[in-house]
Amino acid sequence: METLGQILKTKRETKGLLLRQVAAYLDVDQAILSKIEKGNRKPTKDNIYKLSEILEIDKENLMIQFLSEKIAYEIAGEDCASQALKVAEKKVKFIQANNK
Amino acid sequence: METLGQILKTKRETKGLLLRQVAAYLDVDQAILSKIEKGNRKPTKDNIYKLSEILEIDKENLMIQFLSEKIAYEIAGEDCASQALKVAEKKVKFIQANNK
DNA sequence: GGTTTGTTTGACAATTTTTGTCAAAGATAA
DNA sequence: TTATCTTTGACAAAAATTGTCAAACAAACC
Repeated sequence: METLGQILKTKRETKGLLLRQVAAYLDVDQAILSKIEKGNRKPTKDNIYKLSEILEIDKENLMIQFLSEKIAYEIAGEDCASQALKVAEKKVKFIQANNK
Repeated sequence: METLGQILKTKRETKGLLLRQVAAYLDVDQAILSKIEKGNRKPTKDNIYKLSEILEIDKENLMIQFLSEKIAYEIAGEDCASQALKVAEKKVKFIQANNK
């Protein structure tokens, strides 16, 4: 299964961009972007937006990758991780239904 | 939909326990427990374990409530929240399958 | 070989977030 | 009122996140 970092790195190399070029666009040190691609740092939401722009990746898809990886990382160690996610879906739907 | 805090408060009152009694068992200030019950503070994992003991609530169920609420709170504002949760489920299963 | 360019890593500082403490205010029952 | 319990807000301590920098590493080239 492809990680967010792998997606970003592959896309960057396909477009022939250097770390420092993309990092400058994100307004972060290239060390941070390298770590994001290697999975050693979590990107911020702003990073994701700008990455979707410069790498021309669909913004919503990238956001889904970002959020799902963050969540999976948080709870992967729990025995009840899958059940918690199912309940979380119900709660999210409940919250969204009450916000209309 | 019942919140974690509501579950805890109802159960504590049913058992006739005071905030300071439960808080002492958790080894936290009663102010913190009050805020947890009101939903103004997130409990720690240790809090959850001890709460399940002293309030005699099934530990796994309480952990599911805790995790799902934490996740739902984190991403409820996102348009793609539900989709992210579905992808997160796949990732969790993938991670768990590769840890055997 | 050495030089250049790009990437990765680790130590550290700055910042933000989380967690705990305390005292005072509010609520309720006697 | 008085006593007890709960809630709140200001603040401090601790932990996690985020950024900066320099050096190490890797690959391509002379």
